[in-house]
Amino acid sequence: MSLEGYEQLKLENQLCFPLYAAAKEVVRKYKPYLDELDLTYTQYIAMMVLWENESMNVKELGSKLYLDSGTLTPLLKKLETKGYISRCRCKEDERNLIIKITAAGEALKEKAAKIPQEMTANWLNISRDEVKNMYHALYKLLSQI
Amino acid sequence: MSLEGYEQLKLENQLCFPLYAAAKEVVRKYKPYLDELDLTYTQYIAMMVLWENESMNVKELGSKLYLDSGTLTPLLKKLETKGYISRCRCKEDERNLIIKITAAGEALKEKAAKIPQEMTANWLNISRDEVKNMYHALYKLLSQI
DNA sequence: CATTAAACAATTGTGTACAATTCGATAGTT
DNA sequence: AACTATCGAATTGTACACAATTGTTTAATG
Repeated sequence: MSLEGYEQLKLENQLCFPLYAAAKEVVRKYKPYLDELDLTYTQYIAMMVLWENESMNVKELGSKLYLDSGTLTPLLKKLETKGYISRCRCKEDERNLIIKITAAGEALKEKAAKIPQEMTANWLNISRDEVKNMYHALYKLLSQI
Repeated sequence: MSLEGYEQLKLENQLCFPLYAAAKEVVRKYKPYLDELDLTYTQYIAMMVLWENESMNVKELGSKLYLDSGTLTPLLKKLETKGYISRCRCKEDERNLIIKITAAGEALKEKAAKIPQEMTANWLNISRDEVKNMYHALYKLLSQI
């Protein structure tokens, strides 16, 4: 794998590019399913975290999603407009914005539950082992960044 | 791996999320190196393709990068402003916009050549096999989309 | 030859991403 | 109590990403 000259500069010799491209294409695959829920992919993963946590602030949510307030503030306002979450300042510490799921947001969970199955059915040609290996490699990579 | 109830809906049980997050974080890792070349990551991968192809149109470039004209048109105008590429309509078929690397763009290749090595040095804790496996799995995934 | 269809880049509009800054609130220090 | 540092969210500015549309050019068809 020690490539000479400009070989390493070729797109096909870098790990980053297929990572970047595959992530985008997989997100795109989600779109038709998410359209039915009136969610974008980023809104969807935010809802996923909120379905698991009754209440959290922007910082906590951001650390789970690897996103900052610059991305989350407008996104959460949209989710609030759609009626899926509530946003209000923490009484004890006004610096914190507490995000809670609403009844409508909770109801969405049932419809969303079908998506993972429908998505995995899309790449049946990839073995369970490959998925598992990729999963672990990606988290290892993430932990080192 | 057949998860019951809402287990599949959890962030940590989906392949897509670490893929999405790792791609973003790796791109972010490139930033300090790319700043020295006055390039963003997307501009960088576009230049990589152009370093390998003397001349191509927007469609061809887009198919290599998995990007469309909506993304590429403004990006290529910026690269033109920076002086790294030239854009002009094809004489034979005015529908095509031909993109060519300039002398300044070609000169950039030498500086860019150092980046892949510097980047791979950033995750030495990931084995060559893991990188290779991930690489093949990602391309397999891409080919099925 | 005129008309229609197809190809291609550009444009428009929406929604992220993220660096950097700002602003209000709290904690820590003298 | 006054001052300072820190924290957390919001804001600002730049740059993608992509769906959908537009407009020009070429190809195809009657």
